[in-house]
Amino acid sequence: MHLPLAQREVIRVNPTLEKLKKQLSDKDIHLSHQRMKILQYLADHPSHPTADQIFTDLKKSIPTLSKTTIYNTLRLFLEAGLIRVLNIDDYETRYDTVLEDHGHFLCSQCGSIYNFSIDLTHSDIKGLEGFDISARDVYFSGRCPHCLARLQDENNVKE
Amino acid sequence: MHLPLAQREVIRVNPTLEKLKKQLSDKDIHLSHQRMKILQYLADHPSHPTADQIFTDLKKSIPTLSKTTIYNTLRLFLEAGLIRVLNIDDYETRYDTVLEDHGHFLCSQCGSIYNFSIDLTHSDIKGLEGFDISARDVYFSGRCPHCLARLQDENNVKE
DNA sequence: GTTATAATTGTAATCATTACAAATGAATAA
DNA sequence: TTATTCATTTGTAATGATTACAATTATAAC
Ligand SMILES: [Mn+2]
Ligand SMILES: [Mn+2]
Ligand SMILES: [Zn+2]
Ligand SMILES: [Zn+2]
Repeated sequence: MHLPLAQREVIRVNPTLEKLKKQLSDKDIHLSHQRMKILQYLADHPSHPTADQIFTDLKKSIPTLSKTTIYNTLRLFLEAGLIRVLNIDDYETRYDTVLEDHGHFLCSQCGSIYNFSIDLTHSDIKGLEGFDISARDVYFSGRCPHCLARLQDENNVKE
Repeated sequence: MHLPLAQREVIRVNPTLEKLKKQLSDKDIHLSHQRMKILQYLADHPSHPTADQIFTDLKKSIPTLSKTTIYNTLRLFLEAGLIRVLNIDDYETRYDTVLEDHGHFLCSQCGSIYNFSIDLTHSDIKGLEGFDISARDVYFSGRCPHCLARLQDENNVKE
C-alpha cells in the first residue's frame, strides 16, 4: 500500500518527542537544528546513550556538529527537567528520557543496561526522617539472562 | 583512673579493623605499613571518604606516601571483597567498609552522604526475571534536615 | 538592511584515575 | 652475611570524560 509522504511521516512520529518538544516551547527554549536532532535521538534511543554515542551517531548527518554542543544541550535539557542522568558505571554518564521512577540493571559481562520496575513507596526505609528526598536512583548489577545462557553454552562445549 | 598503657590500647581497638585484618591474612595478603594505615583509616572513617581524602590525611603521618598506593590498595581491598564503592556523585568515587545492604543519601546542598536502611527483599520488582543480581545500590538525593533548618532560618531572618 | 542576542564551534584546560618503569623493601637461599 | 628473587611503593606521564572560554555563525529585534 502506498501512502502520501505526509501521511507516512505522521505514522512514524514519536509521541515522546512531541511531548518533549512541547515542554521546551512551554519553557521558551528555542529549538535549533542541533537541539532538535539531539532531542530526537534521545527520544528514539531509550537505551541510555552516552554523550559520545549521541555525538558519533549525529555527526554522520551533521558533519559540523561539536561535542561541546552535545554537552551544552544535554545540560540544558537536564536543567529543564526533560531528561535524567545515570551514574551506573564508573566511566561515562548516561542519559534517559524516561522520568518515571524505575530501576537500572547493568550487566557486568556485556555492559548492557536494562530498565526494571520497582516500587519504593512500600519498602520500609529507616534513617531518612526529616529528609527532603527529590531523587531516587536504584542501580543493580550482575549478569543478564543473555550472558548467563552464553556462559552456560561455553561450559557445555568444554565438557 | 590510670590504666596500664597496654590495657588502654586494647580499649580503643576497632572491632571492624580487627575483622578486616583477619580477612586479609586469610587471603594471604601481606599487611604492609601503608596498607595497614589505609585499612585503619577506612575502619575509622565510615563517612565514605574519597581517595584524595584518604591520601591527604594519611600523608601527614606518612610523608612519602604516594597517591598511586592509595588507588592500588583500594583496588586490592575491593577485589578482596573488603570494601565497596559508591558512585553517588559525578565527581569522585567513595569507599565504604560497611558491606551490609544499605542505601545512601546525598545532600545536594552540603554534599554530605548519609546511610539509611532499606529492605529491598519485600519491594516488588518486575523485569528482572532470569537475571543474576550480585549488587544492589540505592542512591537518594535531596536536602538533609540540617540544611533544611538552615534554609528555614535564613528565610526567617530576611522577613 | 543593521544591530543585538543566542547558539554553535574548536581548542585548551581540568581533574580523577590508570599505566608504567624505577626505586625500595621483604623474604629466601647459599 | 650476602646475593637473589619477588612484592610493594613511588613518581611521572598518559588517558579520557567533561568543562571553560573565546571566536564564529545563526537568529531575532528593530
Ligand atoms: Mn531507564
Ligand atoms: Mn555507607
Ligand atoms: Zn549481559
Ligand atoms: Zn545538607
